[in-house]
Amino acid sequence: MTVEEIRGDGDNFPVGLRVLAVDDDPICLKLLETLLRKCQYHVTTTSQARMALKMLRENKDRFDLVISDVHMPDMDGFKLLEYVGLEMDLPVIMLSANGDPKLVMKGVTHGACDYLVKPVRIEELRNIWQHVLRRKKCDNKNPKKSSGQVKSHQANGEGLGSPTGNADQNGKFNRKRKEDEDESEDNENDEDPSTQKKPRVVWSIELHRKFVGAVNQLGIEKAVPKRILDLMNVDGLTRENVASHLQKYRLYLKRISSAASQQAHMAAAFGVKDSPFMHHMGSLDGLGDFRTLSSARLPNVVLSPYTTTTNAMLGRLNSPSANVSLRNLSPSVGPLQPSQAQNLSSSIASLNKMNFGTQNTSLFQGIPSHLEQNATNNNSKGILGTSNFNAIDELLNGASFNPEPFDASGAFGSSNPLLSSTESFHSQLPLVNGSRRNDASLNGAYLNTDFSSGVGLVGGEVHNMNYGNNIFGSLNSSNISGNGIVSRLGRSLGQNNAISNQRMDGFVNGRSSVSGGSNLLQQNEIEKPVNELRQRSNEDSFLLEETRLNAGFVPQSYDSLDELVNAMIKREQDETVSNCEFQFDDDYAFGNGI
DNA sequence: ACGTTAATAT
DNA sequence: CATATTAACG
Repeated sequence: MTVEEIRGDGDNFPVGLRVLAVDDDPICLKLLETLLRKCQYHVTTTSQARMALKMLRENKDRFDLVISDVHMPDMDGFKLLEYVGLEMDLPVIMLSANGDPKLVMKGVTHGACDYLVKPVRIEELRNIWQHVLRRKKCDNKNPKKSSGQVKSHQANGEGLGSPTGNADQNGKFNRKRKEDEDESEDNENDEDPSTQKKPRVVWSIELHRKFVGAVNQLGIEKAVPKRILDLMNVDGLTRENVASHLQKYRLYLKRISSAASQQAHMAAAFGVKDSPFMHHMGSLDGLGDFRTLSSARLPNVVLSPYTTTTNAMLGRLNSPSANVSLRNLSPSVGPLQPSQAQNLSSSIASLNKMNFGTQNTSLFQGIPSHLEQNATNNNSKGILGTSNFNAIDELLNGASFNPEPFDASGAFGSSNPLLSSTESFHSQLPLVNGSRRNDASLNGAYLNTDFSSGVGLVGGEVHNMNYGNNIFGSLNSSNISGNGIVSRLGRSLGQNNAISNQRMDGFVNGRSSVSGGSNLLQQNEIEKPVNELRQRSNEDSFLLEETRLNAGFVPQSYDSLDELVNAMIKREQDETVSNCEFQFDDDYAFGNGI
């Protein structure tokens, strides 16, 4: 029923998109409304976040997308974002005059599809519908069958279960025993007990989103399987399932954090101010979610918890294992900047890590609900099955940006097994590169089926998804405009300085674009790290996620480039990293409080 | 029972 | 090979 469906898709889809605009500042709201109207969207405005939430709760199908200011008196925009991510699956775009990367990170990690810096330009609004399409696609694919089950509770409705739709299900019936001979009976039977082997849980994007949302709410420190399970409220899902996913998620966060720190180093070295990387990530949608959606990368997944999660998490993660203490050297710097962002898709993402995105409904499926056992998802493929977190994130976010292009593996030293060593470096990269746009994104690798199709398409623009991991990939594509990520990125870079641009490019490509001219760094030096870094990208599927981290990174300052370079190079071995520190600041926002 | 972590299965 | 499940430990 949503508008778009009604009109069949093709058409002039974006026209009439139902947008709920929320901003406590009447002027900004009016401006926003005007711009949105110019885009031919159906706009509803409210100056209160609480009112917005109320409207959304009253009729979940009344809007296609929410665009909200971050700073509002009655309710923090991030909180609104989080609620929306958990209760309804609508894409949320954050809006703020403050382009602080930390905030951007937070938005993305919490599931925002996009983060726009205030004076908003109409060009940025013209493409917002892609987030709607993306999400929809995802869910659509799995129609959920509704058979009756009841599913879950309240708000959300989904339980794990539904599977994809596929057909499925029943297939089995038929078989009945034809002959019996076998005594074996094999089974089938079912019933009960025992034996039924439970279908494997597939962490669909949605599921991941929920997971991320729950983690964010709890705060990483308190995010333990049991609690997460309770918050997710998905039936059929067990504590063990959550524990397993949490395990993976934590690994993901670690990766991210390390990557972040690297970035930080780079940034510091270069003197970049905010890291360009961050700017805007894409989206996550959903909530975040760790959703990992994506592995594929959409970049942005981000962890929503972002701070919460992130920082805390990272801290936690690191510390234990690592003995490394991260301390910040440069205190002066105050805040660190987050660098990355991860997220791919969005939320559901922390999820959103993980676009999970795209949608497919099928995605969901996963769970075993008892009910259906579903048919196995297998077919459905939709799920993220294989995708990795990164993909999920990307999907979720949609655009996402993954920030971390690099992995810093070294950063945390040896202690951590994960990172240590080269492993990280080599990860695979999917790469995407070659292709142009969409494809890139989709590299099939992960998502095949449904995802790919779905996602990619959107308008053609979706490239974002690069699953590849990397941002790089996506960026390259340049055209990516769709999400804007790129474009934004570009913009931001511009502001900073030329240098940055070049640098970025370099990063982006992985290699050197820098060469062109830049002078600043020697390419060689740069490249090394870059290449190394870039490799891993794939990985993080979570990114998506939603949860992303924001770790901050920091700034540290190396006295000289050489130092930096050296450090990077060596980091593998030793501890190296002493400088970084994460900050936990933001957490409060989401905190538990909810 | 619960959370982690590591091993094992798919 | 990555993800999910199962076992094992504190």
